[in-house]
Amino acid sequence: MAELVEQLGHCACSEAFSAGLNPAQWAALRFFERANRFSRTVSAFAQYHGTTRGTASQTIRALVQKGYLLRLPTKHDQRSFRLDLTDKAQQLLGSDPFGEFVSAAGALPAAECSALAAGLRAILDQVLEKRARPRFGVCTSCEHLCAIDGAEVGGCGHHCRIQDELLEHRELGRICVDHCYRQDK
Amino acid sequence: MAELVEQLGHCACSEAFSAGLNPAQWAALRFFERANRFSRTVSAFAQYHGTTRGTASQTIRALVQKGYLLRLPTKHDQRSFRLDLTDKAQQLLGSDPFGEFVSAAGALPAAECSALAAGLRAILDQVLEKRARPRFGVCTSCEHLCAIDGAEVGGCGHHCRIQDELLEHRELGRICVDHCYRQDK
DNA sequence: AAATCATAGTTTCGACTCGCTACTATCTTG
DNA sequence: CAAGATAGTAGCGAGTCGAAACTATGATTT
Repeated sequence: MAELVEQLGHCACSEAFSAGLNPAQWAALRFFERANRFSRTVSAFAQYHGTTRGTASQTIRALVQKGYLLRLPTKHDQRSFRLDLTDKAQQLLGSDPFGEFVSAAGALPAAECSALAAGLRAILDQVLEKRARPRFGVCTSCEHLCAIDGAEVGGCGHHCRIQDELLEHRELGRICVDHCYRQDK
Repeated sequence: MAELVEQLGHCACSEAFSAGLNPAQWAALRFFERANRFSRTVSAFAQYHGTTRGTASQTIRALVQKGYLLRLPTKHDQRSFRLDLTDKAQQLLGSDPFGEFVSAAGALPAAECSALAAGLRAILDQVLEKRARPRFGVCTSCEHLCAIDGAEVGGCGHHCRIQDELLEHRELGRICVDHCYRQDK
């Protein structure tokens, strides 16, 4: 069992050098694909990936130079930058070497496949917790999310209390550094 | 899904530095724990781990120096050495940092757990095949294994046609470089 | 408002890992 | 016996990572 996880991980890592990117760089691209706009920063990625800001900075600099990330200044904080995927990066993610894993999983019967995903998720959560690393959940389950039904936003919308900003509907499925599970689950 | 495998693998890797060993060294210890006596060599580990003999040699040298592996000369081939785990290594493997994964998996309902293992195995096999890397099966399913029922071995026994050696019963579950699936499955 | 502390990000440096190439010694084959 | 294959090692260079030091900006305290 430990064997399996290790070998898979090793495989994943070693073949991740395609397209001239190293494993850390791939991880970063995947992170920025899934992170909401408040979490697309050097520091957030460092936290997510369990590394230092220095290392994360190097990784991201390489991606910016290669044209996969755009470095945009932030309004509220002059120290910080938001990193957005370029079209080139979106395209590259289409041929993510991890596609192999996904398609291999897809070949399984649907029931097995979902059992697999659930099992992996459970293990990962437990391990991350033991190591005191954050889980980075999505807005939908977040304590700081606040539904607004009033007409003042032209219908109904969502609001993040931490960032004090409105969220579009499609943003709710993105992961966030500040995620915190709601009490009512 | 790709996410999950990657993060798990990364976790596994990054925390594998415990006890002063790096990830490759842990992988080697786990390999030598499971490999049969014909496969406990530098070259076999290199194949298994998908690396070069040079790199594997360094990894193993470190383990020998640290007293986790014994380097024993081989009878038949003077160029080669067999590498056996020391008691110290056996003990260390007892507290393998991957134990976390195993125990996390164990916390799942039994059905989910076996589904998980089966799914992982299926994916791993598929990926290994696509990369033209050997699967390293165990003797039980191997084409080269030959059961001997005659009295000449004092009851019944097993014989490996490739190595032309007798195998003890408990050796049959070990992995082997030369493994090749039997036709009748 | 000034001083102090915290935070975002970068830079530099050293340790380490890995794969490649070249090499020696031994085995195998013709 | 010669030629080629194979087991393992040695050394080099590229590249990665983390720690520490540093700059600039924001937040807090007094």
